[in-house]
Amino acid sequence: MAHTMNEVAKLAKVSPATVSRVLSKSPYISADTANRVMAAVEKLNYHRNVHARRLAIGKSDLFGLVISEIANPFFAEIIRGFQAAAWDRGFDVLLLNTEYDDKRTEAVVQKLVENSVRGVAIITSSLQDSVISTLTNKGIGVVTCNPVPADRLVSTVTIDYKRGLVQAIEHVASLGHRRAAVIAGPQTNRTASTIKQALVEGLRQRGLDPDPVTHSDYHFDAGASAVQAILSAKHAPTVIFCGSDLIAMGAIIALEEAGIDVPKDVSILGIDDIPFSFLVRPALTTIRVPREQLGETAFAALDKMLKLKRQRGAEYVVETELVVRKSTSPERKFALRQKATLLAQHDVET
Amino acid sequence: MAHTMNEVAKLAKVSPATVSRVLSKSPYISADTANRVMAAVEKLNYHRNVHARRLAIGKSDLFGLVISEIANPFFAEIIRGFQAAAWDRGFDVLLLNTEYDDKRTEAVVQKLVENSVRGVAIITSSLQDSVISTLTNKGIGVVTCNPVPADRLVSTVTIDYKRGLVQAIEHVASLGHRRAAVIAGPQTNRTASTIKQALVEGLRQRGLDPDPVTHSDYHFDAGASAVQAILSAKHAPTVIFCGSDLIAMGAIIALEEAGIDVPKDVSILGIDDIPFSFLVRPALTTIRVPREQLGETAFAALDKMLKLKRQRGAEYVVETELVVRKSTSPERKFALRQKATLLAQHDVET
DNA sequence: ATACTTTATGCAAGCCCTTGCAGAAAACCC
DNA sequence: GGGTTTTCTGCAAGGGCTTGCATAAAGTAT
Repeated sequence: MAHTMNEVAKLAKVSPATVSRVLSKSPYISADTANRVMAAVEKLNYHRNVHARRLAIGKSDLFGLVISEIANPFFAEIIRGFQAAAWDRGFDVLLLNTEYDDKRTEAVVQKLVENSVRGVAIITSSLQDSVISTLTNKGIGVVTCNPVPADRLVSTVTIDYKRGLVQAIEHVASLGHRRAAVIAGPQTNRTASTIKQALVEGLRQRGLDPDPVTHSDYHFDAGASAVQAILSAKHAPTVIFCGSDLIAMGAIIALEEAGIDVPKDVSILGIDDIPFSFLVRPALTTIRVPREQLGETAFAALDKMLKLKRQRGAEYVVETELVVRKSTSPERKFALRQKATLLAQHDVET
Repeated sequence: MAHTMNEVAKLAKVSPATVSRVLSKSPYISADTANRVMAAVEKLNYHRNVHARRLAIGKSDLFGLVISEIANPFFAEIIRGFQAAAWDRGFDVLLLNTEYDDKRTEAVVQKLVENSVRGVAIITSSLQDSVISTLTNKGIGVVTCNPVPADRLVSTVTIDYKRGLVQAIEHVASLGHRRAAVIAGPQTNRTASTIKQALVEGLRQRGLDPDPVTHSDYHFDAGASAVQAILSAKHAPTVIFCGSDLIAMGAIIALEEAGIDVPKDVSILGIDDIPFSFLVRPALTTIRVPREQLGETAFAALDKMLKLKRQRGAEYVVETELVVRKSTSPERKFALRQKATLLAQHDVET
């Protein structure tokens, strides 16, 4: 099989202990021995056996990254940021996804513990808070997006939607819009309701009382059906804030199918800035969530926390910002419904 | 720390060896002891230390999955399929991405070896074939998408584009199209040129001589710029085959910006069926590549191969199929350029 | 020159589990 | 009942690395 430390030791005429020390850059090794050892390592193309190493150390150089679904494009860049950061510091990443399944979630935690990962980033709100203590009890650092207080071995990285939201509201207001509607994410989702609340409040403060405020799940069709509700509202809105880009896309399509032009008749805003948001037509005006940065920050948070003597966690925040594209435009004087009617007539004539 | 096998052994009044056997379901253990052991395990909430286990066994229960970029939605579902399959059989996945970087690629191989993964799926054509032997020499199974012959420890899972391509050509022909163009993927990419070749040939056989045949990279803007070339061709095509959905989306947008309607004036077809292909308007007619299945198959191939005494690899194929949506429609009588001209006039009038 | 640090290396005891070998007990055969 | 085979369990030797302790050599202060 592969070479062992003993072989290297023999070749370099030192004890295995010394080889270990050289490789771990421990202090008190003479330049001479270090060179001999490195030469031997070089020559044999030796690499330490990670398993033995982990066993001896009692830790692995693995970090866990827990997400709910890989296929969701929202997570892809988070993974990338996290992984890149981990690699840079010589760590590997064990990617685990819960797929919203409880059994699986349990297994995930199990895996994390078994592999004695040093730290875990939990980027899904579908995990119980209890999981956190299960992990910290084993000395595993945790960073989560959930709004829990920082603690020993617990840090948080939260997304500050406020800033982007404020920008978005300003933007809309400056375009002259007076009637807004909201299609928020699922009511059961923490993040979604936080956003909804901030949004509704912000709009109100700016004198734009949102109505109606509906919900939908995070998927595409849901956005479409929510539009129905809006279309049949008494005061047709001239701008619709959507809880995610996916919802926004669904909404745009539903509106167009109803013969309503975006953004001429109604403006639409999304949240996330997923890679496809500039690919749909009209390109989506949306609030960018810096996902890659979120991943990086999550790792950095873990890394830093674990280096601290007291391993006290901290709270990090990543900022959002408005990205203006083509799905928003100045308010139209025609009310939505009138326009719809006109359009219908026009179609008949054509 | 966590409990050890010894503690379990003591509690169950057996030797650690027996505990190990029970846990590994080796034969020849009496039901009675097995029960006692399991009870003890249960009681202590004991779990074997993977590191020790791996050291003793000399293998890990890890499989590697090497891709080029995580952020590419094309890979997301492959990962998912692979991971799900691995989990089902009790294995973990080490996800590694090369990001097309040579240094990193080297490091990736290193990691794979160090972690003594049992097998690796290499889902990127940017890896040298030499990597394969490096891995197999260490007894690591490899499954790749590259068209290499199956061998000891080497299996392949290739995508059969032919079938989908034939269906697509049939579809287009039956819609009455007579002039086709092709925007293939990057010339340097193996897969892309295979597809291009099959496509061009297939079209010719069906009497549809494609012209022009251009290239572009896999990204969105490239699709757009390739459209320019096509618009200025002498015989304007009535249908454009694109080497990927992303290219197709770029093309659609570029065409629309040029005032050309898809699919009324020109039909467009993509390849991949990425999750967003039904989200753009018009929803994309495309050739579906069963990515999740690809991931699953890749794992299954590895698993099976490694169980064989001779560990001889096999060659697997996943099929593609046409998905008809809205970006294709019957040929229009107007030639593309005439239409463009007409449109321009019309715009002026409006 | 003596006593005390500081630097540099080796010894050997783990880390926790697996598994070949061997012995004991039980089951079977004639 | 003696001899075989089959079933069950334990002993102990690894697997490759880390690290506390001990020792030796070199340097520094007195």
